[in-house]
This record gives sequence, C-alpha cells and structure tokens, in this order.
Amino acid sequence: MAERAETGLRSTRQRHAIERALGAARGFRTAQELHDELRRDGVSVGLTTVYRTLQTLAEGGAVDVLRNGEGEVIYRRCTTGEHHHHLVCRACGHSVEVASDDVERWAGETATHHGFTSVTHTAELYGLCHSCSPEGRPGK
Amino acid sequence: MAERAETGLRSTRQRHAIERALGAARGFRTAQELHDELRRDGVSVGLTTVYRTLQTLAEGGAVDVLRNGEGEVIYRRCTTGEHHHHLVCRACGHSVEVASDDVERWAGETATHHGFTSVTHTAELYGLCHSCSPEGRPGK
DNA sequence: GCTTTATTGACAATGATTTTCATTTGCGCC
DNA sequence: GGCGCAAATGAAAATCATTGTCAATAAAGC
Repeated sequence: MAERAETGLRSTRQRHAIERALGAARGFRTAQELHDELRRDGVSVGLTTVYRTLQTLAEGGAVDVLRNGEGEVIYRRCTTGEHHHHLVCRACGHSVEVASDDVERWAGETATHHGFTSVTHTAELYGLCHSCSPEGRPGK
Repeated sequence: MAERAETGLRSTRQRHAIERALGAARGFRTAQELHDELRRDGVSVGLTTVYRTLQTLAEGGAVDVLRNGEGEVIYRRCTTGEHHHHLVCRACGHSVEVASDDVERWAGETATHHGFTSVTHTAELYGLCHSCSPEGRPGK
C-alpha cells in the first residue's frame, strides 16, 4: 500500500505516451482531454488507462493534481515538485499560479498546534482579474 | 440574466426551510447534507429543490459556493464579515476552526500584486487528528 | 521461447448534479 | 373569497466524470 516505486511498474507504450502528452502540455489537462489529444495523435489508449496511469503518476508525486472550477480533476506534470496555489478569476476563469511559502508554513504550524498529522491543504483565491474588474468600484 | 431579485421568487415553505437550515449550519454543507438535515428535522423537501434553491441563492450572492476536497459543491451562508478556516480530520470528520491572519494577508497581497480585486479565498486543511494518527508512523 | 503477473481496455457501475415534466401552489387580480 | 397563470416543486430519468470488473494482452525474467 506504500511500496510500489520499483516493485511492479512496467514500461509500456501507453504509459510512455501519456507521460509524453503530459510533458507536451503547457498547463493542466483533464484525463479526458489528454485522452482526446492522444487519440488525435493517432495513439490508441483506453480512457480507463489514462485515468489509472494519471492516478499512479500522481501517487508517485510525478504530477500535480487539483480541480478546475467545475470540480473536474486536472493534472499537470510536476514542475520541480514545489507546490503552489491558484488565483482564479471568477468572471473569465483566467488563472495565475502563485507561490505561497507563507501558506505552507501556516498550514504546517496550525496542524501541528492542533495535534494533526499527515496534513494536506487547499488554498484557492477567487477574484476578478484586472480585465474583469469594474474599475474604481469595490465589488459587492 | 442579471435581473431577478424581485422579478420572480416566491416565498415558499421549502425555500424558508433551506435558508433556515443553512443559517443554522456552522460551516459548509453539501446539498445532500442539507437535505438530510431537513429530513431529520421532519421537514419534507425534495432533493432537487434543495439543489435548485441553493443555486438560486448562490446566484443572488446570498451564499458562498466552493468545493470540498472531493470536488463536491459545498454551500455556506454568506458571512461577508469575519471568516475562518477549517482543519478537518480525514478519518473521523472532526473539525477545528482556525483563525489565520497570515492567510488573509497573503491572499490580499497576492491578489493585489496580480491586479485582482474582490478577492475571496478558501483554505482548508485536511489531516489526521491526534486520535486518528498512527503514532510515529508518517502517513503514506 | 515460456511463464508469471502487471497492465490494458471495453463495458458496467457509481454517485453527484441536472434535466424533464406533470402537479402543486404562491400571489396578483377580479 | 375565488380564479388563473407562471413560478416552484419533486420523483424519476438523464448526464457526466470517474471508478470497478474481468477477460485478454504483453513486459520481464528465467
């Protein structure tokens, strides 16, 4: 349940294709988008396999996992392993990736203070990007 | 599409019940949890109606909408004032409310830096409370 | 080349949310 | 107080992303 890194894990055509597609993508992709792109590329891979492979990669820390505004799971190849959060525009969906050492520290300290372990956290910012902001008018 | 406040909108038993339940709830609720609580309260309201009413309230800005870690939509009565975050135990569901000035400041600064306005944020911590922690064994 | 066993993938199943549509019911009006 | 219509309700069916099932396939090691 926690030992898998080198145990099994065969090198298959499908896994390579999925990793390549993920690497080629600049941003986040849903499993289905990735599946479509592979099909478009002429690579035949089952949707189930895409889902499963992405999960496996995510467990191994090879990809970042989060959710888009609609609750769908989205994946991205892990950029140097450091994790960050997102600032999303409520109006147009535009998103910016932001670092957040402060939040990481806060999460860790708060959890420890309350005796929690194995802590993960979510922190998303929602607002109106400058293109969507009604200038000079404070929202709501 | 933006004019509805007084147009239609009848005052029904169901809508009142849902609003009351939301007000009584301390934190976020999924539509289904709310539905269960209403049933438990002896109030008969259709699940469909709960979903629809929550959507309507959300559109009107009366409730905050976000998603829990599993991608489910969760609602909370809009408390534009003070807010806090939650540290939730993954295993038993126990939750602790935590203040977080650091996060508030980070959210504000980050948003401003990127030109966003009307920013709100969510920050939830998920972990294992000390009762559920496998002592001495790091998770996963 | 052969065996073992992880992997694959078509299909069924799940579960939250939405849609459909016939019935009910606020609410303004007479 | 009674009518009528559009909004609201809700049970059941439809969606849709995701997960489970399981027989067939194909790496890796011998």
